[in-house]
Amino acid sequence: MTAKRNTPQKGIILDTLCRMRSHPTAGELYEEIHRLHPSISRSTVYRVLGQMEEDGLVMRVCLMGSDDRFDGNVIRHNHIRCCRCGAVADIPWVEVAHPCDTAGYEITGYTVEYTGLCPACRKAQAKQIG
Amino acid sequence: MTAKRNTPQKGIILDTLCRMRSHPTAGELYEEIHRLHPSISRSTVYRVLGQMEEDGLVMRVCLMGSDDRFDGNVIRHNHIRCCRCGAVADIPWVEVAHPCDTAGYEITGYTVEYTGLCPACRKAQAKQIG
DNA sequence: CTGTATGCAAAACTTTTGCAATCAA
DNA sequence: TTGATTGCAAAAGTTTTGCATACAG
Repeated sequence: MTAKRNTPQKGIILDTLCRMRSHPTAGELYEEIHRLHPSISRSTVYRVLGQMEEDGLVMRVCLMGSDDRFDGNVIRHNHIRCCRCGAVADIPWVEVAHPCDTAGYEITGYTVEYTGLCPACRKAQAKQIG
Repeated sequence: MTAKRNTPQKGIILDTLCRMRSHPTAGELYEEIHRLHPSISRSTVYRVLGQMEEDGLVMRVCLMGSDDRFDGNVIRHNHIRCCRCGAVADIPWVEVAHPCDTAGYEITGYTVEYTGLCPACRKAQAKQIG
């Protein structure tokens, strides 16, 4: 049965993640939490994130070229990652057709990972060129 | 200018990766290479993979719940990952519409990550149920 | 010859685990 | 009370780095 318990740590971890819009890695989230709550340990952050992922409270996001990131927004959506600075933003869900050849797999889901230039980097690039 | 040099190690690493269709992690690729060429070091495998990724000779594939994987197939394509056994297969590219709201980003590309059941796991599951 | 590339060993990280103490229910 | 949860420290695993040597061009 293993009833789950509510602890202050869990509340702080989820709150902090939801407040951060940057899709932090576990380590980044720990750093942020540690600033305000130095007593919360790294292992608790990792353990609680794993639990919350299982429970569907948070989403693990794996984008190229970085450790796993976490997202407190579990409503179906996609991500776009700035190829210049690495920032990650949420963008709306888009319906995608299934490919004709699925290599024998039965498709159950998908996500789209967009890459692009974030607003800041667009400006920076425009300035550099122009 | 830093001219790049051709070495036997580079040849072996690329050959082995292309021959493996399993989208191995750097560690898995090293194990396979090490079996036939025990003298090639782990650091060379990591270094060469990084270089080849920069040169566009191989692709780094990041799918949820595993270390980065490498793919010797650099022709534009998508991946599907079995949610039961973790196997990864190539599937054809699919055109995707851009979302209306791009969070201010300028979209330059995208990939679709499908999840599903591989042929073997479909059979296994059918047997389990039926 | 020159300086890139390699192998080795150590370092740097990230994530996981064992365990005694703590505390939510 | 009692067993899930925590913090600590150590372990495990992956990737990077410093450096002397080897070798491609």
